[in-house]
Amino acid sequence: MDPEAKATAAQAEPVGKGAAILKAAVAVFSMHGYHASTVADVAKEAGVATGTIYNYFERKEDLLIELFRRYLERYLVLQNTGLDSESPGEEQVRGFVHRHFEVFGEERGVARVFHVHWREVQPLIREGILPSLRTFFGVMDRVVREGIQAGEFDPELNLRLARQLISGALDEVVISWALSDGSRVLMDSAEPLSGMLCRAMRP
Amino acid sequence: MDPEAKATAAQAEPVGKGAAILKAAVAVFSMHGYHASTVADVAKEAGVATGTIYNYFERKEDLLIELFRRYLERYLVLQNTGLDSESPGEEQVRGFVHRHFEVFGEERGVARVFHVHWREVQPLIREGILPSLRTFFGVMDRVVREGIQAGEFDPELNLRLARQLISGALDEVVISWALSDGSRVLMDSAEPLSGMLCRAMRP
Amino acid sequence: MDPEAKATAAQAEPVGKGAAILKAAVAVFSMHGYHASTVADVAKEAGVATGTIYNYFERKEDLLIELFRRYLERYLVLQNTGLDSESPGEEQVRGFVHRHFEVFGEERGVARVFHVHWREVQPLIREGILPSLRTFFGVMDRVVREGIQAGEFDPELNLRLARQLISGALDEVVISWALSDGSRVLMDSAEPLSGMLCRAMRP
Amino acid sequence: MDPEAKATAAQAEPVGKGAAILKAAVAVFSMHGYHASTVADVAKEAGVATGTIYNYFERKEDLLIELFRRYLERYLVLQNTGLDSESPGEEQVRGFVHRHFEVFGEERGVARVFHVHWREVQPLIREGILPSLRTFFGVMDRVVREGIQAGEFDPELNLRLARQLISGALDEVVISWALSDGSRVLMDSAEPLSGMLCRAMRP
DNA sequence: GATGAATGAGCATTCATTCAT
DNA sequence: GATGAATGAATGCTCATTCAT
Repeated sequence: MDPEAKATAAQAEPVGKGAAILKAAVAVFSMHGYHASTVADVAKEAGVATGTIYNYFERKEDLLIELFRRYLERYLVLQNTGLDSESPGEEQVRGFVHRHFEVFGEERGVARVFHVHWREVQPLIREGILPSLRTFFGVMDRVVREGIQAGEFDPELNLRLARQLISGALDEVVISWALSDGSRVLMDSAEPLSGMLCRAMRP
Repeated sequence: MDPEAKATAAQAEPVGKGAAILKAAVAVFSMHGYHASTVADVAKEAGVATGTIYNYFERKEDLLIELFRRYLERYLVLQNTGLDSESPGEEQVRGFVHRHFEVFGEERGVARVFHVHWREVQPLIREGILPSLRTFFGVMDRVVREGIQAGEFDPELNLRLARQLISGALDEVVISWALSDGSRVLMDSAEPLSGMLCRAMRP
Repeated sequence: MDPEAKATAAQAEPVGKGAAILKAAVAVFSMHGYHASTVADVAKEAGVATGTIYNYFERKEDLLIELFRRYLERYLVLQNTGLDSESPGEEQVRGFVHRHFEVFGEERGVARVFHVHWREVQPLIREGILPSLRTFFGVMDRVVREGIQAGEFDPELNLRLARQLISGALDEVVISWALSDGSRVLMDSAEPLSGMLCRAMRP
Repeated sequence: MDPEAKATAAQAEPVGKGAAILKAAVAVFSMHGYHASTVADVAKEAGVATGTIYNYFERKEDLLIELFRRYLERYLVLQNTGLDSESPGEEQVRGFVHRHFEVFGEERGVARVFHVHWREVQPLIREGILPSLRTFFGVMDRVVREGIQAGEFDPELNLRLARQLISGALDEVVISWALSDGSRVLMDSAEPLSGMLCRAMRP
């Protein structure tokens, strides 16, 4: 990461206390999981009093929901910006996978929380994260759709299924890495995985 | 259903009260998720007293763990038996995917519980289901390994990654179906998905 | 109290654990008031665990509501039975006041809780005790109404106002006694108060 | 309202911020009751910050206590001034009841707060409002006492009991009105109630 | 084995009060 | 004086687990 990027990152760093609390929530949830974590744990990790949490978030669930919202928002901007400058089809797939691993690879905590909890079924949580998930999966739809339109991928491809292939594979690779001891490097899988995905979708 | 099938079903049906409790656990967990379900809920669903649960399972966690163990055991027998009679490579892949969707497709409840909770991070649960998961993923390793050995799949294939591609894709397709309204038919995805997976792994 | 009364009292004593908890609630609420009392206080007084309270009452509020319901039910039976055997007008008034003081006079705790909390405005509580209160005030309506019909009380009397005179006076006398040190004897006020009430309502 | 009255009202209006806060407290407490109201609610209603409340009142309880003190002080002045110019006995009773209903009738909020909370048993509150209550009941004592001395009321009258008759009746009439939908006019009860009270105390 | 009442540790959440700005 | 974010003790309620019957 060059100095410029560093500066950018510094600027992008959480500024408010709300962001600091979310950061603490990531640390705590990634360690014990959402359900085994208490609000008091998050508060302690954040270095604030329990009650302070509730000045920033209405309910414990909102910690998780907001966490999804903010991180996926950044993810989306990054991905869409990248995709805009890439030609549809294989180039986009490789770029997409690369950025995916880049994003989640640099924050194992976030990766763990996200990949463990995006299947949460408790209504309040599910409904809260659903909008985030929809746009998240939407980017992958874009990759497949534009690849087909550009004639790079099989026009007979089932759009939904192809998207599920991509998201499922990425999901599995990331969570396997996130739950492992971390000795592996996530990015190492980018090239071979991209290759398989492209071959799977070629005409 | 003809009488014979009935008899077969009856034989396959859970026999003991422990099995009946697990069945109830599936029903309850699949509805509200493990964490939002109480032992009392399961007992009521099973038509027994709360205390009875503890004559068959030591802890609430064991309901989930045992449920994984028993269902995946049946799954493994089914898959391995099938794979034994299929030629490595594409035929095995198609058979494997078909059986996978067959098994999970006929019991949405089990599918929901399994696919939502196999990522559980609470130590007690995680350690409890890990053996089941390992053998579960092991079958997929077998499919890839034997396919490569038979020369049907790219010998350069990263074994782990190929397995993750398969399991991730299946995982995603099944959970998407299990969490949806259920109007889709899971099996419809078998053929096209098998095709993509095979293409991804071909030399 | 003669043996017979003792036996009756024994039979009337709370039998279930629910009744025992209510008894404890009376003791605690009468000491500190409902709002300053905790469910744990009641549990400790009742000699049970906190959770046990919730096997018998859904919410803390229900302790108060149920307490009103049960005691006023007994009160009503007593009053109505008495009134049935008395001639309308002054005799009923004297009997009514006498029984009122008798009931509340023998249980200062109940008197305190009732007279302090019947004005509670929290919606859940208010709505919960309202049915009890309505029938409670209904008995007084009966006394006035029948007295007027029998020609013993002024036919021009405003029914509501006359009832309010009675209930207000009794209310005040009882709470003043209940909140005092208890050296006074409630029943001593029965005769003079009845006299004033009757004079107030005479034609 | 003529200009003069306006001026008088203006003079009587709360001047400082402390008075404004009390006014807000009345609004809030009368709506949800003291216990269900938060200091933040009062602050919001008063249009000040939470902390500001504590520049004027030491504790939440003091809001209630001070509210009692100030309103009853005005009440006392009004009543005593009135009584001074009336002849003891029936005239004073009628004047007293009239002014009582006038005072509480023009501010339902105050009426609600006062009549719901004067029985508060929490030590801090109880002790805080007791002085106010004593002088409040003292005026009624005066009415009875002077009426007896003037020979208008039964010399055999139990002073305390007669006072309780009056205060209880007024209390009941006012709270019934204050907790009702407010379609009734409090003053309508003044004449008939005075009549009953006087008859009750006549020799 | 079956029952379900009893237990009490545990937790999310509230809110009176403080205090740095 | 005014502000309102921060505090953390307090509490209603839940629920896994036990155990006397």
